[in-house]
Amino acid sequence: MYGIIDCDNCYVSCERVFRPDLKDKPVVVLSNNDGCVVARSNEAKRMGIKAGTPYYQLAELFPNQKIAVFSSNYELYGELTARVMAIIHKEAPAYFRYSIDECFVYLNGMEHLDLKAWGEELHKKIKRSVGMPVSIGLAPNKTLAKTASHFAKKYQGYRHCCMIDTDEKRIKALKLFPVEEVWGIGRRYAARLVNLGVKTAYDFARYDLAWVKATFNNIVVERTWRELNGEDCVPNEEMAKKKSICTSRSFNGMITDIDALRTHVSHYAARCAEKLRRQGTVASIVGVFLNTNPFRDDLPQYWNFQEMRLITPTASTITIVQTANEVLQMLFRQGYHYKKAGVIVMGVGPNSTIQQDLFDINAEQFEKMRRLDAVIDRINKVNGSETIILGSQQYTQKNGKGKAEVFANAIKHEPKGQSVQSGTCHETDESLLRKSKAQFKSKNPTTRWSDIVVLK
DNA sequence: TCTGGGGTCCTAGGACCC
DNA sequence: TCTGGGGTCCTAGGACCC
Repeated sequence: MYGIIDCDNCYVSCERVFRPDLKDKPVVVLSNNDGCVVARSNEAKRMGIKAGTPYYQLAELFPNQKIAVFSSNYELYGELTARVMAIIHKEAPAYFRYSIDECFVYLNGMEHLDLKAWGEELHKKIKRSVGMPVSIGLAPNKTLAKTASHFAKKYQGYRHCCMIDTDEKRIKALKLFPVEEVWGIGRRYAARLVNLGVKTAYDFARYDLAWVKATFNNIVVERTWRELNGEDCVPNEEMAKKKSICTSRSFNGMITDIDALRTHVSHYAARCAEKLRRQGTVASIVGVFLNTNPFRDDLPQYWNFQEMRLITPTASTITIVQTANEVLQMLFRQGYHYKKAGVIVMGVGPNSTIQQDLFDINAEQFEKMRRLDAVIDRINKVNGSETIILGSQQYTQKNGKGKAEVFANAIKHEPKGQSVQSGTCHETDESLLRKSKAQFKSKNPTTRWSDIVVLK
């Protein structure tokens, strides 16, 4: 048997842990830069707020409605979900964290327990210790476990845990389950299935395998079909190291100037290097992409991606930042208003077996770089991220004025968001300083002494 | 003014090897 | 008339997940 444990409306539930007054009220959490809605409470879903709704449309679409709005606070969500995972790990040692808010558990060897009761108890334990509501699905394979968790969320009667352990329950569940909700069936496949008259998961499962093969010619769809019919065939992924790592952001405002872009790209590259080191890996390819705002029909559009191979794979911040900036230089075209950039590192492998290049003139630097990164990581861990950064991650004016000067200038500029006038674009000081918009961000009572909740 | 940020797997086709 | 039979690696594109 498998279990899937899934935090209910994860980000909203995290916010509610320290805002119990928002229980039963509509709550949403926004993406980076307060762009669009990424998490909704059940009340917000019932109101008809769709995932992905741009924040600026919220007031127009839902006038005169009280909705609690939060900017995303990943520090808080990371910490609270880590606590949830720690409890799960204690109760079910064989587990696989599938995403920030959900976790598969392998229940082999636990068949002697009443698993339904075990799940209900686990829910209570997590709710009591962390304040996070979770739903639990139990079934003989992962697709059916996901199906079960859907019912655990939907029906109070299941007490947050639903188990599909007989054929009778399986068929009953599949008949009630729309095919587009099935794990592994996305928008495209769902549209094709609905066109063929397949409405529920049961309709799909009832076709024979030959039909599935002929219609989709796709191993993934075939596996989903098999699992709906009770087989266990979606491979168990172990806690694998990531094979590619990407850091990207939309800017707060638009950027025309390569120097301003460089601060952002340098920062994303530095984050990628950190992520590589954290999982004990190095990368051999550094890629950068750049694009304008696709929603601005009135402005010329540009999108591009390029990559560069490193002679020797590395996780060194300095090397990866330098490489990313070389790629940026190749990508950059004058005259566009850029909205987003990102850095991707690929060709990721273990840092224990790095193939060095005989002719790499930087070879003797490697050990120095490695030690430097280790020191910086340690300082940033103890004193907070970005305590130490590279100079290129910080905007500096070319005329030699120091960083204090730029900050002083930044404060003098008013109003904050300059608008685009007649084809020119003025970068806001926020974008120069890599400030993202986060108007509604909550505090971090679990990770910062200054934010600890004091009861009066 | 304002529209997210990450990942994975599979397949087909081309280039190359012997 | 007739032109082999294996392989691997890489890339782009399309699908999916959260």
